Amino acid sequence: MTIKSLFEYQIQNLFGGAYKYMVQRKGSLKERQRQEREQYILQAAEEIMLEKGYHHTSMDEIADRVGIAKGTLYLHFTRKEELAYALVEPKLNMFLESVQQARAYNGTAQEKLIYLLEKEMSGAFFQFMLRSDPDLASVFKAQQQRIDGLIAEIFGGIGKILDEGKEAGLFDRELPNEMMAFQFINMFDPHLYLKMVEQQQMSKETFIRHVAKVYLRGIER
Amino acid sequence: MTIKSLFEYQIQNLFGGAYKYMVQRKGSLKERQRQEREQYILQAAEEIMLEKGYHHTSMDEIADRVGIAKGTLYLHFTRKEELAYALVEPKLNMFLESVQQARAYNGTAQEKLIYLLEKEMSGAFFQFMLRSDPDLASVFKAQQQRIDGLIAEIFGGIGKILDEGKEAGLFDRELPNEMMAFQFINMFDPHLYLKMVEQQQMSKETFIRHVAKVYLRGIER
Amino acid sequence: MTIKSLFEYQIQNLFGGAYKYMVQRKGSLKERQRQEREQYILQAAEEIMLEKGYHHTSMDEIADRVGIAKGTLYLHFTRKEELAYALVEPKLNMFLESVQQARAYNGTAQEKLIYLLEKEMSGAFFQFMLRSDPDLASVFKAQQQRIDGLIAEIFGGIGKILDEGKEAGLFDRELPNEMMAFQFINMFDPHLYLKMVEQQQMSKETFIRHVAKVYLRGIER
Amino acid sequence: MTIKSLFEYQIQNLFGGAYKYMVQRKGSLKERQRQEREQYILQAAEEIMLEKGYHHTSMDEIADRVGIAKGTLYLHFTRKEELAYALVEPKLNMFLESVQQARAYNGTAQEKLIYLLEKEMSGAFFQFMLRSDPDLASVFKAQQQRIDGLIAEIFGGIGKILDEGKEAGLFDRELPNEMMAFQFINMFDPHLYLKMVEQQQMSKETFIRHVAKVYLRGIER
DNA sequence: CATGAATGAGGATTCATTCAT
DNA sequence: CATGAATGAATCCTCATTCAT
Repeated sequence: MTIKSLFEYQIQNLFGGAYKYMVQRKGSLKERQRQEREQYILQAAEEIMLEKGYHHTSMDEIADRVGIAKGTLYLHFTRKEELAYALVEPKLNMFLESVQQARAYNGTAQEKLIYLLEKEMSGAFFQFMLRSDPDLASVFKAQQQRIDGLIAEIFGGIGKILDEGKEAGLFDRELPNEMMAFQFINMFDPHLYLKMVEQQQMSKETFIRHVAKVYLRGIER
Repeated sequence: MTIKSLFEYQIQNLFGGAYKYMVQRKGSLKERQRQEREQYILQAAEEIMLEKGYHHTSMDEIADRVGIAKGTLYLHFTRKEELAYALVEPKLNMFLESVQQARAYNGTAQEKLIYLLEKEMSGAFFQFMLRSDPDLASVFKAQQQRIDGLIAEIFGGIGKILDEGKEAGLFDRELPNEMMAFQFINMFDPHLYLKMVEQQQMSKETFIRHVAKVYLRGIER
Repeated sequence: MTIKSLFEYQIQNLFGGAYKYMVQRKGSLKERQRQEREQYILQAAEEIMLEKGYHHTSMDEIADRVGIAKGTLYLHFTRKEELAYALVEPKLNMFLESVQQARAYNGTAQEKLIYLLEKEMSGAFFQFMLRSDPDLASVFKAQQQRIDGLIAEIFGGIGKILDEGKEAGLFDRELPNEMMAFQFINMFDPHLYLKMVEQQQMSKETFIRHVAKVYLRGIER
Repeated sequence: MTIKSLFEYQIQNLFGGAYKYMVQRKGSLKERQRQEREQYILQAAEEIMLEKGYHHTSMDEIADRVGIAKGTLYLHFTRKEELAYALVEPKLNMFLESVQQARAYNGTAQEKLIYLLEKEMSGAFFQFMLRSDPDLASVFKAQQQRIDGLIAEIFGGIGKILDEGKEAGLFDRELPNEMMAFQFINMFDPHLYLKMVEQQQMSKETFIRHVAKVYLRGIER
């Protein structure tokens, strides 16, 4: 086995709920209802897959939960695999967008990373990254390349910020960007978040502050 | 939906090959052969599941690889799920053992953590954690509790070391143990390891040194 | 099991394109357009079924090719099966017509058969019989009787010509009409035609001459 | 669409019951029972496919008729398509064998053809060719080549006999072998046989005599 | 009438598990 | 005990047909 993606673990965690941002192709009622139903399908699929895992989630059950016929699912997603992909992809895109905003943020490299942490830890990406289905990672075939591309872009963006910090003498030059970026991403660990914020009643702000502190201290020159 | 385990990610990574340490219940030839066969089964299952994922690994293929009849598998493991569990559990136990050795190690809290990093990054736990099957995590049901118990013990052990460090004024008292332990465990990220050591030709020692530096700096007072 | 039709093979081969001969029931524009659309549907259905076979031809694809909605198909044909029947029936009718013309042809029984061979081997019937969908034969249920009726008429007509020839002392009296008629029909074997004329570059005229020679010699007194 | 095989029509007709000739790999009871069951499966498949056509025959129904579980079918035939192929192939092989015996038969070319007619019209090939499923022809993919190969051999064998007859001055030299062979094969038309022998109470011998007469007269010099 | 979205029955195939030998 | 043949539940996907708009 080869690790399909440097970032496999996170990929698994990325699906979830920011469907509202999808563009409607037509303003017609029909089209709006179609879009709405697609959201319900995605929600149902997400819920069930998170509970049971991809392989134990049947198209039947998804359709049942949404209250539509099985065949209707296939009007929206040609394959079960496509449905799963539609769950994952927008989350990655949103994260990439945040990375780009962080790069454009007016401040030091450290501030940029904190900005990114804050933005994504509060955003849809992270909220839904919280509950992931590890099963999913073994599913994508045709889409793996597209996913890998997105991940590479995300890593690249973070790398640029790290370079900036190294040039400014803020970050330890000995550490390879790749490792630093990887560990940064690991800060978004949803299980840790769950444990601390939801179960231990730590505030989200405190959580982010702690995470930022550990990470930034860890990499500083 | 409930998160099956705080530690889901690691669970996935824990299975792998140190079956030889299992205790033989009887010295009889029959029993010894039985034990031996069980190891072969576990090895075969591990190999195939790592290559194809849990759900795409069939009992047929495992039996074939071992060279026994499919029915014989069921003399060892009542269910496919049990077989998977038998893959994961010893790895967790070994890790727990290492944690206990680290605690007993003669040195500062920091040295203990470095000891643990070095031990496990070179040990069977980590070696096999490297190539994990994300599929697995969605499988356990009956066994989840037992796994959670082991994980709690591991966390507890690391927490004791962290407490020691805090009392000695080495570690940041503001950070909760749980978070610190979690992030320590995240240092074992197999994807990062693969990326850096296997693909980028970084030596294992350098990798561990970097990881330790970032982590220990991050949590120091 | 019952053989659906004595003449199953030929049935399969009979559909094809002479829809233009269908009578329009009304002269109204609407009705004319309706008729026209029906022809397009039949053409499209024929094309696709010949390419893919009945069972692999979907109503969707037919509608798409015509450029109408799937539902509209059902305004013309209540079932897929009916559509297929509408493909086959006119070919049989045309053949029957040719048989009747052959009977009325001014000449010996032999000349009548040659007339029929020439007419149909050049006609729409045969042209489209050339490329048939064997799938079709397993489809008809309700319509089987109607088809059987047409076939019986065709056989009857050929039988009359054969009787004529026997009475004139031209044909072997020992051979039953049914067998002779059957073998005559077999002369229209589209696979043989394809093989000889299209693949081996034999001229259509030579082909007909050979076929007529073998058949007429075979049955002569 | 291109005609997949010169001989497509006949292919469809060739499946049926001479399974008893299959070689048993082991003499064990188990293996014998396995073979026996395979025959039952083939019989059931044949019966149902002849009644309903390939596409309307479900694996469920075949299993039901045999009285085994659906999964058991797949121990014998990996795909529905394979099952169909297993129905067709032995018939072609037997026919080919008969052709070779006819070539070796001690007599004139005409007598050889008569020998072949008699042998096959009484043999399993023809008996089961009687009831064919035209649906089948649209099914084979992987196997089409093998089938085409067999057919080419059959045609080649018949062609040799025809050459012999031409050289001996018995057959019309103007007629191409291919056409003659094709028309000879058409003499085996199962629908004609059914009509004459089963429905019209003609004896098999008379039927063969008539067929031979028409064909041999037709092609004679 | 025309549309095409929605339906859901139907069917092939897989594979964990059982059990007679 | 060991076997591996037999099972049948489970599941994805297709597509003819219906019907609200």
